[in-house]
Formats: sequence, C-alpha cells, structure tokens
Amino acid sequence: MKYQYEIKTESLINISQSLFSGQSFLWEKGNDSTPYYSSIIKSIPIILCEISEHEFEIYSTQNSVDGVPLPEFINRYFTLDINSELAFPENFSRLYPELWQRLAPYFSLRIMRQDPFETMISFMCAQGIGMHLIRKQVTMLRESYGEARSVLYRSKEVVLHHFPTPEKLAAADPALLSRCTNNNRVRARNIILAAQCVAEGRMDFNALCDPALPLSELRNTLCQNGGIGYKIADCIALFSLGRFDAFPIDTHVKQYLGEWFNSATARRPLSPTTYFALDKEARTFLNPDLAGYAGHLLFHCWRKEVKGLRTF
DNA sequence: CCCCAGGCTTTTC
DNA sequence: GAAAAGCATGGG
Repeated sequence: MKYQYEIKTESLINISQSLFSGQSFLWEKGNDSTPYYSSIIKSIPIILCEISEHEFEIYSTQNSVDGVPLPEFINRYFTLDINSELAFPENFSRLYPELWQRLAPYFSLRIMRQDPFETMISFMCAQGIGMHLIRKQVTMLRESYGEARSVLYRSKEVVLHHFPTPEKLAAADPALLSRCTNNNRVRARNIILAAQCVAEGRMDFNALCDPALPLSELRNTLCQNGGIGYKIADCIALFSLGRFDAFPIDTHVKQYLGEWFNSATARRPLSPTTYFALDKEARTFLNPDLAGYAGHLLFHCWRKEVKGLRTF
C-alpha cells in the first residue's frame, strides 16, 4: 500500500458495524487476524481497518478520490457531517425512554454515501430474501462481471473486484446473469434493463442528486424501472443520493413501527396505501429531514436486539 | 411442509 | 382506486 492514514473522529464510528449493518453489500470482510474491510470506490481500492471506536486506518494506492483528499473523502463517505442524534426530536427520549436506552449503542452506526448505480443494483437483489443471500448475489455479480484488481495489504496480496460497470451489465446474457440472482430470471432481466438505462444515459443520477428535487418525484422516477418499487427507490435515495429524509419501509420497519410506536397501520398488510400512511406517521415522531437516518438506526436495533439477527 | 426473508407485479373487486 | 393474490427462491 502506497498511502496510509490514521483517522481520528469526534463522532463515534463503529466501522465494522457500519459496513455490515446491512446497507452495504459493496464491502467485503477480510479473513485476517485483524479484520479489515475492502472495496473499490471510483476505481480506487480502499482498505479500512478499525483500531477503536474513534480511530481507524485507511490503506489505498492513491491519496485522493476525485481530487478530494482521502481522509476528507472517507469523512464524507461515512456521513460524519451528519449528527445522527438530530434525527430524533428533542422530546423523543422523554416519550420513549426505554427505546432511547436500547438505541444508544447504535449511534456509532453510520449510513454511507455510496455509488448510486451500485446501490440500485444491490437493492434490486433484495426482494423477499435474507440478507446473506443478498450479499451472496452482489458478491457473485462483482466476481462474474467486475474487473479484478489485486492490492497489497500488510504484505499480503488481496484480490478485490470492481462492481460491474453499467455497460458490462447492460450487455450481459440474462441466462448467465441469473446465476448471480438466485436463478431468478425476472430479477436478472430487470437488472440488465436498468443497467441499459444508465449506460444509454436515459437515467441520470447526477440529475437525481439534486436536493431540490421533491422526494415523491425522485421516487416516481426511480419506480419507472421494472423491479424497483417504493421501498427500493427509498433505499437508493437514502443510501446513495444523499436523501436522509427518505424512509424505506420493509418488513422489519413495519414490525417495529407496530411494536415500538404502537402504529395500527403497521399491523395491516404493506400495500402502497399503508406504505404512504406509515411514511407520514414516522415523520411525526422522527425528524422529517433525517427520518431515513433515524429509521436505519431503529432498523438495526430492532433486527439485532429484538429479532436476534446477525447482519453477517 | 410450514413460514419467513430489507418486495414487486398482476389480477380482481 | 385499492385490496388480494401471485410470483420466485433459499434457508430455518
């Protein structure tokens, strides 16, 4: 590794928890005595190694990403500019004292600003299946269609794979690609069609990044693609378009809205109608501007503390 | 064989 | 319009 940094943060950050909280299917955990996490971001291999909750190391072959110095880039990538406690209104701890206590450890969990195309394809793989299967699909996509690149980490060779480019997936054979999607042909077809949209410039993520774009409009645009409904559209917005107000509602979110917030709506089947009703409800007890950020912390807390699920 | 998993699409009322 | 059923696959 040519460049190495040690970063100290003011805010709590738990790298391993963040990278495997379920939002990131784009990072891989290395099997080493000291766990490390690797990914390729904008063609640059990056390895992260956690030292403590306030310190971690970055290894890379370059010292900047798109002209932004690496430490600064990582800071932004892990949304350290966002104070996640502000995702909850001031009276939240008073209204939900028990929940507030359970939630405390999860403030060190960060949402990441990931690449929109990679996020879109990853979450298209996430319909009605378990998290380890989602990760398996994304890994297979990377290894089957992404360019390999090996880097040195502590004098060991580590092979990383790029996430496939839109062009590569756009040209893929549906039958072959479906081996990466649990043999689901429909999903494979939708992924290829979406990749073609991006490759041909019919879908422009730069335009969709505009913070002035109303969330409903953004959601409708994304939903025009087959295989993308409201939930996945909200995930793309939250995890890759900087829309921390987007509040994806899945089976787990629906469950905790019923249990923790006593929502009667949450006990009905999740139709578009209930989806919008829950979206609106959630904004009454969460900070609307950061509802999605709050939702993600609650989501992870629910999964781990109540359901006893492991993320990886 | 049951149910569930970070849903979406089509049919039916 | 909105609710209900159908879909598709692997794992517990």
